[in-house]
Formats: sequence, structure tokens, C-alpha cells
Amino acid sequence: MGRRVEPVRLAGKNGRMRREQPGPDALVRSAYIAHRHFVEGRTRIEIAEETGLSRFKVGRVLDEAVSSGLVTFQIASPSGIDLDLSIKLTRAFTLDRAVAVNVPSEQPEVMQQYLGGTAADLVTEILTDDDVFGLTSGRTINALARALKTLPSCEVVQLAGIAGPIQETGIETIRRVSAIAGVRPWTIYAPLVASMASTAEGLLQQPEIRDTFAQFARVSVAVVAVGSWNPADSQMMQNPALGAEDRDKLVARGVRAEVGATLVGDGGEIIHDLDNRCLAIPEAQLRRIPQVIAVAGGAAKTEAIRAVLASGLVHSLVTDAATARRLIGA
Amino acid sequence: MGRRVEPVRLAGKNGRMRREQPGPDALVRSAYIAHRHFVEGRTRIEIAEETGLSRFKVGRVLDEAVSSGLVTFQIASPSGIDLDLSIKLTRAFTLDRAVAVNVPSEQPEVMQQYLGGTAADLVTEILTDDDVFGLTSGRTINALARALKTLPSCEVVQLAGIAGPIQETGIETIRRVSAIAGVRPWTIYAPLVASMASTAEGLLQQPEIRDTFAQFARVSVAVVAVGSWNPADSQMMQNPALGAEDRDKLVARGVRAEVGATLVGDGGEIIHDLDNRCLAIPEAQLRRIPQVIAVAGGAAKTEAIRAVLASGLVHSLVTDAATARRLIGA
DNA sequence: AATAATAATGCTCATATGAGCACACCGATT
DNA sequence: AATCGGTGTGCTCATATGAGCATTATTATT
Repeated sequence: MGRRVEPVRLAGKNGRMRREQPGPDALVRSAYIAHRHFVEGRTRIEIAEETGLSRFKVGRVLDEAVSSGLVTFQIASPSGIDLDLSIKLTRAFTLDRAVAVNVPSEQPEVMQQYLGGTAADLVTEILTDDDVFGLTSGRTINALARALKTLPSCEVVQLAGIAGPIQETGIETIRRVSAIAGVRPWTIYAPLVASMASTAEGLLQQPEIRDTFAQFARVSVAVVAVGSWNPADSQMMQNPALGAEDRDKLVARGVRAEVGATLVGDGGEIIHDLDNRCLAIPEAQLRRIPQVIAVAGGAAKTEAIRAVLASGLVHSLVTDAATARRLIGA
Repeated sequence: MGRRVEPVRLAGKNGRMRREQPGPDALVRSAYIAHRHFVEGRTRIEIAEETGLSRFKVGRVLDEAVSSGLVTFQIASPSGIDLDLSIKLTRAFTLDRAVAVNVPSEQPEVMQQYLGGTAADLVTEILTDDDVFGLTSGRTINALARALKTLPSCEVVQLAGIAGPIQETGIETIRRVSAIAGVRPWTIYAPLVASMASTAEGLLQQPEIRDTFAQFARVSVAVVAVGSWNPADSQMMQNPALGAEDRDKLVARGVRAEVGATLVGDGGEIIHDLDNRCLAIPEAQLRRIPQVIAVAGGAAKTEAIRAVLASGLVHSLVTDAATARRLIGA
């Protein structure tokens, strides 16, 4: 083969080629070299010996092929994760981890199914025997529990009281998770919000609840839901113990989102007005957990998520691709 | 620790996985590393420092990302050249160059337009002032001439007499090319085939024709058309000087294709029966040209092209993508 | 519990690669 | 002619990388 293995002229007309497009020969030659290197894994030196070019020339052809866009790198996930968005999200908010999940529909149930499933995969992946796993309650967290198949035998701690109706977000979430882990769960048999501070104080005296609260300091990995107060998409907010008056007052105070029972304003500031009526991990202890993963998605929650990310309460995020785009882009 | 019998352990202490599918975290992490390396061009060591991994680990993640298909290399041409096919074609027939052109239609005129255009780009690219450029005639070569915009000032030599009707494949092809090169052309004012050997011999005595024939030895780059004799798609074959009797006899002899006036059989063997009635570069001299580029395409010519490639008469090929696929046998 | 089998990690050292430089070449300009 | 600027080339040398190996961590088996 190699009939002309002499110094190749990539430029036509004795190098009189200016900023023109490469001709067919240069194109095919570049493509061949790129294929040989990137796809077949040959070294530049091997290609140089084959083609009779210098290794420097091969390197330059390769660089040019990449920078001109002749060669592009496609990073595509076989699973339903948008890797590119995930990376952008990680960077945009300086997160430990971010996962943007492709969901087939924006319907809440479908969304919860997918986010919960992915979050389940995520915690299955990162939890170890030595971890202490904390969870809040909520529909998405419930979907997570249902999607869990296996888990290391780590302890499981409920981080917050029950936010919504019992049948939806029951204690069974924690029970299921701890059953999979094969350990006894630390539960909180109480509502997330009490009507009066005195009630909350009373509940906190209960031995079981105190025991659970005592575990908060040991939690190493937590998964938390995010509720939106404006627009309203939060089980905590809809809790009957919270009167319309309280709600309005808090929204007027700038509450945009909640994590557990920690209320977050638009800029990420924490609003403590309701603290003494809540049964959940306090902000200070939440911040001490090394890895807090928020799981939330949907258009309505976009700004709530943004607020939570600004608060620095969470280190990681699992959300849907559309919401990821909204968070990053416009 | 943990003496209890666990169900199924998927993850080890440090989140290590067995031969399971990577979880979302590993996936995003790999994607991030791959992005940083391939797209952003960071070295493995830089990425190692950023991420806290060892450079070996980064290398392994990268290898795994490539071999698992997470990262794919896409080599796509902005122009109408199918680079992948071109490479396969080059390899399958051990060619110097091969270009597979995407054509919007299989119609002969459209095909000629595209092949001629690409061939024009190709010769514009590879010719230098010191080359001597040889051409046969034919409709595709004519399209090449029309598509030519610039050319080094190299000499232009007509390699074969006129194959078809004057109006279609006239001498003007050569005239146009040489005009662009800015030099005097070496022409052959004569038909490709004569009715009788004596006529051909007589024409060969003509000073102008002898002068042109004398240039054959100097030709360094040639572009040739390919005609198909079975199925019939060749202007030479349809030349009136070739009687039906001659045609049938030659086809019966196994002629499958022609290059200039060199007849080629199925296995690539040369059939010399008609040599003494033709006015064209002889096989021996054609073989001495360092770079002979065949330009031909279309379903009907597939087997003719295959025969010509087998003959070793040409070093390079410009064809349409569909024909390239047929030739490769994919 | 002990031990084998397996997998993952980081090391050494030889090799491959990149950055910058000097040179050659071409075309344009004085 | 002479010179200049631009471009393409291959060199040197410091750095990055790969192959193979020893070590450790983890899982499976006795």
C-alpha cells in the first residue's frame, strides 16, 4: 500500500492554503488517524510509524481534529440519567453530587417514582456498614423506600416527624428501609408540626423520641425532601396543625422552602420562627451531617430547590432533568 | 464487625461495587472525569489532584468509561463525506486514498455532480506545481472539470481519446482544466476506439497525438473514470466504432470494466484484445503513474469498480456512499 | 476462624507525550 | 534582490502515562 509515504502536503498548492477548509484527503486522513487513536487506542508514535508522519505531526492532526469538531466526545448514559446536566448542576452549585434524571412525564407520581428510584440507587451505592442513615418523610422519600432493594446493615434514623397524612407518608417508610438494612429503626411517632409550642415540648420529653433525637449527631448520610411554600407544594405547609394564619405569616416572612422542618428564605437564609413547634432535626445538627442529599423535582419546586441550595444545608441533589435545566439556565 | 448474616451485599466498605452496574454516583463521577479529560483536555494528574483520586484510579476510570461505552468518539464530517466508510474502504482494498461521498440521489447526473465535485476538491488538494496531471474523459471527469475552481500550474495530459459523443465529453474538459492551471494542455484529438487497427495506428502517427503520448511517462497524478461492461454503463462500450459483434465477443471474454481503454476482467486481469484499436495510455504506462485515482459510482458500476480495484490499476477511489457500502459488503 | 480466591489500589520504571524552540520554506513587500 | 511575517516542521527536555507487580482489602469457602 503506502505508495506515497513521503512528507505529506496537507496544504494544497504548495502550501498556499490559507484558512481554508481541509480537502477530502486531509479530512479522511485526519479521520483515519483520529479513529486509530481514539477508537482503536493506538499511540501517537505507533500511528506515526504506520503513516510515515512524525509523532509531532500526528499529535497536531489529533489536536486539530478535536478542536475543529471533527472528533466529538459523546458521553451518554445507558440509564435514565442526563450526565451532562448532572455535571453542569454539580458545578453551578458546587455540589458534592448531582443527578439529573430523565423522567417521561412531569406528573408528580411519575416524577416521585423516578426520583425515588434514582435516589435509592444512589444511597445503595454510597452507604456503607459504618454509616448512619437519616431520612425525612414525604412522598418522594416514600418512593425511595419502595424502590430500595438492598442496603448495607447501617442504622436508620428518622430525622423529622410525619409531615402529611398518615396513610401517605407513614412511619412505614422508615420501617421498610430499616427492614431492608436488617436493623432496628430510630423512629419519631409524632407529627412534624404541633399546634402549640408546649405540645412540641411535651412530645420531646417522650423517651422514644428523645432517643431518636439523640442519634442525630451520629447521622453520616441523610436524604431529605424539599417542600415549596411559594408556590405551595409541601406537605408540611398543608399540615392541619399549621393554621392559615401561621402559613400566611411565614410566607410573608419570606419562607420559600423547607427541609425537614427547617424553613429557608429566598436567599438561603434560615427562618427560625416555627422552630419551637416542630419535631425535627434542628438546623445546626443538620449542618453537621457530612452528606445531606436533597431529592426533589418538578416545576413548582424549582425556586424552593434553588433556595435550599443557596442555604448550604445540602451537599447533593437528585432532581429531574427539566428542573435541572431551569436551575442552571434561565 | 457485623457478624449477622446480611442478605446480599452489593457494596463494600468504601462503596466498592462488584460486577454490578455502576450506580448514579459512579456514573456521574465517571462522566465528570471523562468530560474533564476528553472535552476539557485536563491531564489525568490534574484530575487526580482535583478529585483526590490517584492518577492510576483516574486512568482506570477513563479506560473503563471508554470500554464500557459511556464515552464514545464520534467522527463526523461537516462536508458530505462519510469518513467512516472512507476509512473502511481504504482498508478493505488497501488503497492510498478512498472517499465515500454522500449523494442525495442515485440519479446519474446528481451522482456525477457530487463525485466530480469531491474529486475536484481532492485533486486541488493534492496536486502541486511539480505534478503532471493526467485525465481520461467521461461525464464524471467532465463534472470534475466544471467543479474545479483553482489548480496549481501543473501540466495537464489527456490520457485517452474521446469515449462518447463530442458534445458531452469533448476536449473542452481538458481545455478547461488546463485553462485553470494556466498551462497548455496535451490533448488527443481522436476517438478512444477506432473501427480498425490500421486507423488507430495511423492516428498514432499524428504529431500532436505522438507528443501527448510521449507525456504519459511524466504523469504523476491521474484521475480516471471507470466504465462498466456488464451491466452496460460505459461510453466506450457504446461507441459506434465498436460493433455489436466486438462488444459481445469482449463481454464473452469476461470484460467487466474499462479504465481509459484498458479492459479489466472480473478478477482484475487485463484483457488486451482491443489494444491495437485504442488510443489511450497503455496498461504498462498506467501502472507506472504513482497516483491513479478512480472516480465512479452508482449501483450499476459496483462490480466494475470491484474489478478495477482488484486489477491494481488504481491507488485511490472516489465513489458514493451506497456503492462504498456495497463494495465493502456490509 | 482460618484460608483461599478475587478485586482494587498505588508503586516503579520504561515509554509516550507536550511545550517551547530553532529552523526551513513560501509569498509578499520594499 | 533583500527582507519580513507567517506557517509548518521536527528537535530537546521536562512531564505525563502505561504495564506490570506487590500490597492490601474484601468476599467466598472450608
